[in-house]
Amino acid sequence: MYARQGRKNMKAIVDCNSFYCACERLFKPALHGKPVVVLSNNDGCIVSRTDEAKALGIQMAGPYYQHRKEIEAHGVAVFSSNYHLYGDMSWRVMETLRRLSPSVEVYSVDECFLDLSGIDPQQLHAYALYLKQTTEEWTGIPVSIGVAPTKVLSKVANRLAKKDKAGTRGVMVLATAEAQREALLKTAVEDIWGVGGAYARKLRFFNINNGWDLRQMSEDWARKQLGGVVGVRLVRELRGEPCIDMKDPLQTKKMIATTRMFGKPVFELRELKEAVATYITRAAEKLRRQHCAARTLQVFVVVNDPAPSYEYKPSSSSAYITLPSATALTHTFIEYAMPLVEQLYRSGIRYIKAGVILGDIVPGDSVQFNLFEPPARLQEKQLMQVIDNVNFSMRNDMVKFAASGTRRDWKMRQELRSKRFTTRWEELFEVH
DNA sequence: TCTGGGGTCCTAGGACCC
DNA sequence: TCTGGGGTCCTAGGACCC
Repeated sequence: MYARQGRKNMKAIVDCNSFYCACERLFKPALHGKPVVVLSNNDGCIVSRTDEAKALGIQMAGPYYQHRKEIEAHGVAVFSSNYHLYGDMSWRVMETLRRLSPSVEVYSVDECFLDLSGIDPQQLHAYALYLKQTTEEWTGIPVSIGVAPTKVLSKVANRLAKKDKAGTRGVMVLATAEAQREALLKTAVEDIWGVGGAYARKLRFFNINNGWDLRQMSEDWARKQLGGVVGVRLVRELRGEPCIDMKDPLQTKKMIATTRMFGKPVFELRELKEAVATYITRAAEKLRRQHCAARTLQVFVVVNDPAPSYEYKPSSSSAYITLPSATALTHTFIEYAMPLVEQLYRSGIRYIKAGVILGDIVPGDSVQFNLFEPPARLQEKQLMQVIDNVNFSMRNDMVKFAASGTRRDWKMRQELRSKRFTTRWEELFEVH
């Protein structure tokens, strides 16, 4: 249907609109057209909001408690994060796009890049619209699409498409130099992918205010002011020279982390150890799901000094260890981690968060059996597999290690979570 | 008085992303 | 009272080696 011609670099970014909110709305159709927000873990910040919530002036990433009044006054629907649901819906969206388009790079839970090089430039717009409509029909999740010669420019296009859904029908193609210029003039410097708070302040100081201004800067200047090669790539991408390639979808992760704020501050070593053991359990599960093993283990704790002002000024300290060999066994990680926790712990300190990071990750299928491995090792791997199966099919934590505790007073709050409609039989969506 | 040069590996920390 | 979690990439600087 859509001719491929070779040459001509073109990339698209497909981005789900207000993704977490869209997932929640899918199972509560009455919320269509209504303001909705989704909160981060611990019900701390607002991490997703619909256009209607945005129109009420509710800020992205704003602390929930600061907006609580307006939220209640306007009857905004509020949800805690439900990662089971979002993860599964994300998979459906990506799978749909993989069927429609070659070379999909999943960039985050709600975004992916597509390589559209070779599609007839005349047909790019129609093709993007087709992708959008099909994705929405098959999954129920609305998306916006930006198309341009580079990733940075496609993000610029996507943002403009999303801002003016009525005018663009959610799709914008920046194929010509003129279209790119117009789009960059309309894009403030802090809205460019790769420009965060620190760089934005610096750029504004130099009177570089929009994307077009930044595009005019020399590579030497960018190298000096914007973090070396990162800045050079950014300026080149703005000019339409691709520098950020499509990533190999088979690449394994370089680190796996599990970190959490506590539901309430922790003072006891026992509690700290339980929390760390629990996070290790999660992280090791993620590791095994990717059929990998890790050789370094890092533990960190975060304290917030209460006196005198309760100002939010966290400071962290960490300890790490390199294991004799890469592993994916939960109890091995726990064994090495506990002394690290003891080493970090100081009594009388108010801990607000902890985390573990597994690094030096290598492929190492924990399910496949190696002839040369000692039988005890084999049994441990089988044990992991059994535990994973039980926990996946029954309930997380159905089987757990004693080190992760049973009281768990430190567990995070999640008071407003919806059901895991698509991944748990007991929580299936019901039609009455 | 006057202290090489270049490479690699490691870690900490900063900046960014969603 | 109350501010998330999980990643990536890059640079600087120290240790070590020849």
